[in-house]
Amino acid sequence: MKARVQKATKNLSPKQMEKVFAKVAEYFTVLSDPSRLRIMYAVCSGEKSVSEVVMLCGSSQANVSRHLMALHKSGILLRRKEGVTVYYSIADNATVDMCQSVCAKIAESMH
Amino acid sequence: MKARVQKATKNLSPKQMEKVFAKVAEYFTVLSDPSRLRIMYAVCSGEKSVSEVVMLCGSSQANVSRHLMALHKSGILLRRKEGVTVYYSIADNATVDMCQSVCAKIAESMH
DNA sequence: GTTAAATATGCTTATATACGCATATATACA
DNA sequence: TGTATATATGCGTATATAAGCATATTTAAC
Repeated sequence: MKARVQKATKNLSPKQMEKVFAKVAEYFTVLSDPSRLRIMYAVCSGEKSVSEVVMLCGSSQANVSRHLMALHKSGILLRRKEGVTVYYSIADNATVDMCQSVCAKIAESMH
Repeated sequence: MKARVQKATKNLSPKQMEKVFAKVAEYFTVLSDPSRLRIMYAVCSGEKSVSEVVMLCGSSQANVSRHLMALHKSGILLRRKEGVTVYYSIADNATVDMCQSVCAKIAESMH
């Protein structure tokens, strides 16, 4: 597992590394907002419609819609339309696991 | 391990969760910049002085100093002063492992 | 076709922050 | 004390983006 991680970036040129860093930075940017983390927390317990997330998170419909879209465009959430309702769900368990680990570490450090 | 992660956030009040989300967002914010990721990549192979990182990364001394300081203040890097030289090193292997996993995933998806 | 409900988006404002530039601070050494 | 080296920081500018508000778009039901 760790070897596989090393391998993936080991033989990249500096230019390719720059692209990777740019992409990774974008990825972390998506996760660097409390509202989006709250939304992730709502969705990670199961597929939710936009309005369900609005009710669970308490921000405006416009905001939630935009954040869900951002999470979808970055590949973190799946998007499924059924009639007039749009459902979002976790596309990538690795991201959820990562967020939970970070949350746990920080929650522990707050005691 | 997973159970421990669940446990850490399971019984938090909404208010406490908000604090956790805010902290986690800050943490990801630190990692959401290509320059800082480049710096992390330089430092993760071993302790480096500011000027060494400047040479390795090619940005200005002022910028590197500021980014290193930001990484230190967030707890990701250690800081050690020896005479007029300041050395930074990894404080938190979990963060490096996480960054490497994300880098690997993204590098693979770029093929 | 009209209306209503769910979602998305254009626009503005406020805030954060990355960078460049100059300069301040700290330490070692002559 | 004066000088050189390493690092940090104040300041201005440019850019990104979160949120509020209004409105557009999409779909279903009448």
